[in-house]
Amino acid sequence: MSRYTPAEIEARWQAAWEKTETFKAVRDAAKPKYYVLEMFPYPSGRIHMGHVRNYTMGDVIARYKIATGHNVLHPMGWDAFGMPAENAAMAIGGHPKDWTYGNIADMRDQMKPLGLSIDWSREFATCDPEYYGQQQALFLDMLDAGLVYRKNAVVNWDPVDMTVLANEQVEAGRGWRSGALVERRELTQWFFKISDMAEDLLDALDGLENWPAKVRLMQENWIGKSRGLQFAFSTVDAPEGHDRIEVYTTRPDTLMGASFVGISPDHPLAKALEREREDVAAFNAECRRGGTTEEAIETAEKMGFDTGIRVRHPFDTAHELPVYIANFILMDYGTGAIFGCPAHDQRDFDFATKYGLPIIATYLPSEDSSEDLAQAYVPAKTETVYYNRGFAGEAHQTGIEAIDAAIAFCEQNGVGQGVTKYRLRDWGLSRQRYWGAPIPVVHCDACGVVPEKKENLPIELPYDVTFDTPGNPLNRHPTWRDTPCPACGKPAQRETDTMDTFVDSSWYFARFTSPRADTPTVMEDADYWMNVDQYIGGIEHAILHLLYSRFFARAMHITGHLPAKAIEPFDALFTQGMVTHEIYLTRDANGRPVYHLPEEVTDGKLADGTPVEVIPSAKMSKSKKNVVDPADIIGAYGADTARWFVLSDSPPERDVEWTASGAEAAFKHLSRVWAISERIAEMDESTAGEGDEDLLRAMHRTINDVTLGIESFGFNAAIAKLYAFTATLQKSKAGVAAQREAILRLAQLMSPMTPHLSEDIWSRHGQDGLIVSAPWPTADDTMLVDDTVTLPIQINGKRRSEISVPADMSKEEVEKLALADQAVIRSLDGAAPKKIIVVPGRIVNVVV
RNA sequence: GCGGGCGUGAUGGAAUGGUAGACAUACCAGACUUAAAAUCUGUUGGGGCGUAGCCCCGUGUGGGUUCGAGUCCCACCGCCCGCACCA
Repeated sequence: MSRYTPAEIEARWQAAWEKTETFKAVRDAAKPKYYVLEMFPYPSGRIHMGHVRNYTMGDVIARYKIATGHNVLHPMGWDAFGMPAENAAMAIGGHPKDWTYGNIADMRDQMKPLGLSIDWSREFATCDPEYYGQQQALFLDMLDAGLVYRKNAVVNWDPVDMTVLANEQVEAGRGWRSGALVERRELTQWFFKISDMAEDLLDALDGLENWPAKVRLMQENWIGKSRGLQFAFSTVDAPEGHDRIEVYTTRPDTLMGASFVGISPDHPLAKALEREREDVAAFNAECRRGGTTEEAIETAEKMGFDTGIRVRHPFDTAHELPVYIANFILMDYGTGAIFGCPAHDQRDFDFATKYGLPIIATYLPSEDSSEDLAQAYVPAKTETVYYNRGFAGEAHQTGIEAIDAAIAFCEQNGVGQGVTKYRLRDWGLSRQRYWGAPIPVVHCDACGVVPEKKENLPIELPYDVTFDTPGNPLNRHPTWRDTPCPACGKPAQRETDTMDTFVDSSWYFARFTSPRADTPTVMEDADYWMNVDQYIGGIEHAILHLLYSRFFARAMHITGHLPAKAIEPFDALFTQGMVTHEIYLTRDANGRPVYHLPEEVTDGKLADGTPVEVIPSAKMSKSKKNVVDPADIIGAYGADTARWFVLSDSPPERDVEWTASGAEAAFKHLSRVWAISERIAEMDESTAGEGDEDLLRAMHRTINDVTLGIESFGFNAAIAKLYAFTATLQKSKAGVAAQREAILRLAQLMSPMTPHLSEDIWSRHGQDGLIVSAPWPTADDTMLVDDTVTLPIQINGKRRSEISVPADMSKEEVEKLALADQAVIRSLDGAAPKKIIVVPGRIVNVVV
């Protein structure tokens, strides 16, 4: 008997799909469209199991949607700009462009054997001038629409390499190459006005019903809408022009507990003092050490500097508070200045304790509570507390009520006003790097900052650059910067900053609808294919990429590049987990870990018998030697096995651990299905059988369960049902007609996961056409209902017995039967039951 | 530090608030075989007793809601993701 040979089968069916252009997406008004998209990959050079899992999930959806009569768009491209290409050029020489396109070619070659239903005719890379030229056009339109502007912002500055560092290039406050202590330095940069859309981006989250609730919540918190009071303290002994300090607070009800005012080291007053006073300059310099991330700032030791300046309390001008410069106050949020209320904020409490400032409670749990606090008293805003120093509202009220009352009181008395603020900051898109889309503007001595003319696009990156010294090669290129001013024609200089790679990935989904057009999009295509019906990618993109894409879709609508319906570009979102693998390690003489490849380890030991430590479920990483190369798996077992396994072993939103035994098992299972198919194909046509009805009932049940499983992303559960049905079919003694029906439906149900094997079975049994084009099987509802059901009987909520009853038996009769059950009689011991709960078709619970 | 999530046998996991552990791995046993591999079949959460049966415990820890909680609520512990220049 012949054997399951995936290498041969898979090549054959991939050729067949290519020949018939099965996956080429063409607009067809007669069919419902379906756009499925997985987050496109960065072309690192090798695909990994995470990619296989991500694209297989999308492929299952795409193939299922094809089978259910949809016109499916399933494209693929490359997120091709970014730092790794420049790092490679620095580390191993060569050019980012060559490195990137080489990687793309390699990865495409590794992806094609997976048999994905991708329309490769739409492929593009974000580093193609055809793509980033259209992106430059979008930028100019957004500039024109007032959605782009320039302002100063801080960057990580490496004072030795004299270059800007990315956050990931700052390790423990030092530059990764130079080892120098990093400083925060201001630079003029380009920004998208995403904060203008904060309210809409927040409100529209409610409409994203098919997004995970956790992602919507994360975005809501990121946008961070708050209602508070903005007011000014008048200053005493401050430099000229600083007679007021504007502060913003979300807790105006604690105003009577204010014991200091804190300003950011980047606050205009701090900067003014810095120019005149060495001690302030030294403190501010100290504060500016370290990276720019919020994490670095918030975890740094809290430091304050008493400026000697005082402010007057707005309710009691005789009462003066000290003004501190504090390293934990962000200039980007609010006004860059706060008042500290140590009694009700742990950070302020620690600060007050450190600098000997008073701790004044404004509210307490009750009237007889002590005012001496060992730590900040921070109850939930919904809790009712006693205001011992309240000035607005009731003595007993919740924080929410007190805040509203305080804002109203302050507005009436001319102390500031209630304002709404957002945590969301504008999106800085400038990067002082080569391998990105050039920002298409020109700096002219006479005209200032001038947008490039659209007919001059794309502004292409020069190829003749070197990476032997740190910094942006565009800055030191001999001629690239020189260009006539688009306005006056006199010699001028190009902007050398390039765009953040998040810009590239914020509209690629729209470009896929008309990837070769000489405008960013074509309205007819965008209107037909948008929105993305199902978007699939990693949870790590929950905030930035998805929020930026939502902003960009709105901006593209405003500038006429997307229809109104596409301002929320992703109708449904699914966030999938990682593929992990055990790490095997031993220790060297100094106790440092030495990692070992999986193939070096058998039964927990190395070849020489040394036992290894095993770390389970670890993210795949080359340095930890726990990477499994999909090419090796496809070579050994075929793509269908790899696809089947990555879906079978864990729910798709969770991590899945790659195990050699699991892959082996997947392969065995597919071999078994293939063998069953062969056996049925060779059955004598006249063979009579028994149990046709049972087999067909199981088949319809499986059609139902697998369909629901695919539609709800329950791929692992769907696969469990397919395992079970395969076992049923294998043991079945049914006649040839029923068995043939069963194997054909099984092949169809498996086809989204194992498309090659399914095509092979389809053709082996003489079916016309390709299985990929065959309509999805439907379950016969009458075959799904059983005549009798088994009801578990609980006594006090614990299962003690069960009864078998007709499915349509009345509650009363079920109750009678339950009371006649031996276990129930025994526990009742002659007494009457307190209560009987009968849930029809589910359970009986007797309370004794 | 802040925001979000997750936690179930030896392992991955299943379970619209209704029989916890489906399905798979691993292990063990059996069939076939001279033998092994392959294949097939079966057992397996822990503990106990008077062992065809029955009882107790069990979904990170502690509490709560409910006739009934892996599932809902609160607190804690551990791990993971994000924190605006990694992609």
